[in-house]
Amino acid sequence: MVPVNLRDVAAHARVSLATASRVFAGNANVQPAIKERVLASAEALGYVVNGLARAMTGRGPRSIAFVVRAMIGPTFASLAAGVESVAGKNGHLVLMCATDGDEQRERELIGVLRELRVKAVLLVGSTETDAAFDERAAGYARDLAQVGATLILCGRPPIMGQGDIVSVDYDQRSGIGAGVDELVALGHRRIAYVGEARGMTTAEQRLDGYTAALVRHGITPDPALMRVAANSEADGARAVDELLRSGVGATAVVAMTDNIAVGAYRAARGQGLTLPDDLSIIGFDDVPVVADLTPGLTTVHPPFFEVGVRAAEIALGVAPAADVLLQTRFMRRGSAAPV
Amino acid sequence: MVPVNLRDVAAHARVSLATASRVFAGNANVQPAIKERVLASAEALGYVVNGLARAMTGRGPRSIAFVVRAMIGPTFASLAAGVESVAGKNGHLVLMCATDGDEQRERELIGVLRELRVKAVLLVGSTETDAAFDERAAGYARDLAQVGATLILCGRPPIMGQGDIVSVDYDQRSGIGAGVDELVALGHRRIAYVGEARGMTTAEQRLDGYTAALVRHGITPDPALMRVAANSEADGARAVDELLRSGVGATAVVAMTDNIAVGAYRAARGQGLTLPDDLSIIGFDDVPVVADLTPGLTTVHPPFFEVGVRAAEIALGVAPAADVLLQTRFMRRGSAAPV
DNA sequence: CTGAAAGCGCTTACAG
DNA sequence: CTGAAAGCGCTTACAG
Repeated sequence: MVPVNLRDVAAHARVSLATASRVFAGNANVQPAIKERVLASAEALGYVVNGLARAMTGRGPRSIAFVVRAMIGPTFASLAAGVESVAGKNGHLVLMCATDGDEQRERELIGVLRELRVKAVLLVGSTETDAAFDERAAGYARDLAQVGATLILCGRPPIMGQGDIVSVDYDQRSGIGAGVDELVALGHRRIAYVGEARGMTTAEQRLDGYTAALVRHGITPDPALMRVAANSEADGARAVDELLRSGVGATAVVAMTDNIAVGAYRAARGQGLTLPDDLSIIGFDDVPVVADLTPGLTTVHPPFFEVGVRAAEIALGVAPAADVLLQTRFMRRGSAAPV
Repeated sequence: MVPVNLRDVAAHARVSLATASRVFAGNANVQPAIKERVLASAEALGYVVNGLARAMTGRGPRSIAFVVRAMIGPTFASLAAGVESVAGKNGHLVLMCATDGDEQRERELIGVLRELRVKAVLLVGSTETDAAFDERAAGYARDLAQVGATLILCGRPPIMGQGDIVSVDYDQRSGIGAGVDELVALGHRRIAYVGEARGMTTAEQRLDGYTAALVRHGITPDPALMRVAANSEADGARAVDELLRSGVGATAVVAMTDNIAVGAYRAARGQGLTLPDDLSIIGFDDVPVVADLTPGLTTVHPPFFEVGVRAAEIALGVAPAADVLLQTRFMRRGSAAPV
């Protein structure tokens, strides 16, 4: 591995550095014969353009960064695939970073991404709903703008009063609403909700979607029917177990996520209930395999891949930098039955 | 966004370019007072180190690339998370690329990654088993070596006769073997296998693991019990449906993947069978939710995250560049019963 | 500890 | 179409 540079190639081909550069930069103004000679020299010498140097001079595509809390869950893979598909098609690379929910790591990441002159950073997934986050994000956006990069929020709503930070989101509220509609249509009135406590955008949106839908149907939200559970089967099971034992008369549960819904199956069965007759359950996320539970889980399918696609298009300037709100798809299966 | 460079900062702080550079390069040899002055100037001017320029001079961490067929399935997310966790911890970034199984795209990708002077490219997942792939990989390894980069295979065995290309893999053969062992212990002899046809390493390894285990137990593999199915629920269901109707007397099926196993549940139920009494089913991959099927799927858990970790460690030179073969974990649940 | 200078590898006006 | 030269933004011996 002898490092060979353009100068070496030029010398070997007996042309100037400029001419050699032109053949690799794809500049048309080079005589075919000379071009061949340069290419041959490059081949002979084992020359590989230095993309870093090229990038430094402002040429070459800038990468786009995907920053997520954890590379896990339904959101991650599909959304990333969506981003990669358009980035790849346009000749850009995507950098994948995880913050583990660590604020300092997040800051550092934005810092190095900025130094690397990425074209955009996609901040993916649910975030804190507090003002502290909003300010942090505004700061990131400013810092990035300083080097000509954009901050794009994915899978969470726009930040109020920050019209310049674009958001590509899916309608979680109406997604949950569709689930409530279904249950109401089946005659349910005592519809419980089990999900994470407020504090993060996704938890907030889904919970709000639930209460809003209830109100829309003239049902007063009952705090006794709203249970907090972490996003896991185990905690979902725990919460639903308690809900069922509490005697509040829930005939259906809207789970914030499929994970929690699966926990609900387990808890209900643990108490000897028959599904869906004794309890209707609706999930959210439409992760693989839930269609094959017994009964198949009725849930909401979020357009994660599409969110990734749209965000990447905005990142690359292929699409206008305007907020996007995509629709979810209601997946009717067997877990919601007439009351 | 006025581009400001180190020279501007140096001028503003009234020090030489060299001194300014030293404070950002983390060089200790700068008087605290001067250092402060430079930092203050940088702040005032809104200076952001150009990581591209730094990278070009050979400083700065080189990224590591993750190249996969599709950003999907059980392998992808966990493995990527493993890679990212060690890369992040060591200050390296990870580039995420998908080939979509397109050979030309794969080549191009290796090409740009090479130009970008990545430290290593992790070729992730099952690959063709033919000589053409082996040669292609050898070519990639050579091309990458030319710029000081390494090719690392992840989730597939080492290439015969290419001792210099490291592989980080998990033992798929013994993983499937554990499933067969379990079934034999439960009294099964007519054990079917449903999975992809030969041609890709994973299909090959799992199928071989099945026949090897059978032989080990003194059971002669019966071609009538070996069915081809694509890696999907739908095709798994189709294949198992045919298997069952064929009257070959299978009492158990070892599925190449959980996807196929889930299809097997569907097919068996479609024929009125009771699980697991009428048919034992064992999967592979241990994807989410399968534990909550009825009955819970007995399957094999591959250490994808760990594969990612080990590969990244080798990529970064934290671990020696030697082949790694990780063990799987057998997950005994309810889908395999005595015959 | 600090600076002047050369260098990293490429690109791009500017003149022919 | 081709070349000499300046430049991109940083780093690092080499002398103080």
